[in-house]
Amino acid sequence: MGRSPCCEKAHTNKGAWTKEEDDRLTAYIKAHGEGCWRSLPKAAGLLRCGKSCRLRWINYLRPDLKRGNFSDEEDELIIKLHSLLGNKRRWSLIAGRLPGRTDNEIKNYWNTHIRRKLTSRGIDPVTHRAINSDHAASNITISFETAQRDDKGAVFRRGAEPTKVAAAAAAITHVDHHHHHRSNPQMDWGQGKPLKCPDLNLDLCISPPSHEDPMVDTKPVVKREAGVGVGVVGLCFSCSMGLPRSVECKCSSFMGLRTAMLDFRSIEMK
DNA sequence: AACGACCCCAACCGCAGACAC
DNA sequence: GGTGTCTGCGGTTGGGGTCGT
Repeated sequence: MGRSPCCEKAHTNKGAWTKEEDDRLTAYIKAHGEGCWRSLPKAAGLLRCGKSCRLRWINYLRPDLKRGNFSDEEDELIIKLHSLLGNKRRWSLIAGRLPGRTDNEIKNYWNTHIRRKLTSRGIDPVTHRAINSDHAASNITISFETAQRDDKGAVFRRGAEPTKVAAAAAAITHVDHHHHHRSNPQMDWGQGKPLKCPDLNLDLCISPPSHEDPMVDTKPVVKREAGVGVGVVGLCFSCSMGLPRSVECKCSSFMGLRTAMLDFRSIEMK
């Protein structure tokens, strides 16, 4: 399409940022907001391209960033989300679910830690299926059926009693309490921006098993209505990763297939 | 101490979608 | 609808740090 370069490369610095550059960028954004990245470097007196400034701010200088090691819960959440999301906006969507973490950080963490961790567990990090195991491939079943939201934003399944499902939905809050936009299905998690992904609108929830609840069946329903779908997939973590069933595993079975406990709702696809 | 191998992560690059005109 | 520009994303790279020999 013949795009012009994003900046005048001949007069820009590259490589590691200096403390002075960081200070200039931080001071400028604190005073003027993020605004137009293209014009920001010049306005801030930086010999950097706009993209570089944006990246430095988002991945390193932003005040709300959480530094330090990932917790086990964050690990597992990343793995689960990674297994559910396609390539498109994968890292940014995961980052939206992990307040204080950036897509770049999660991507790096995936490539350096989790990939190896899964491989050592005998799990293919790309397909999330057990390596050299023919049974695991059929274990993860993702199903779709329609969803509804009440006026407070709570998700419930069509045909299920809202209060019952609300109880099940309450279980997702170990993830949800971190972010602030549950009530608006159009908001991008954790970033307060409209979610514009054209072919996938995820409001994704993780829940512990709700086997006690007869209203929340975990049978693999292969039904999808136009526009909106809810996947209620009920695998425990071990099962969802294709690992052998543990003693504690209470995943239900249907026609020999285990169903997943990952409970993702309001997935819209084109 | 010196060297190479490996690891980690900040930063870059190119692409695609969104948007303005 | 077409075109150009900007932004945001995923994939990749490269340099510094760490570890093992």
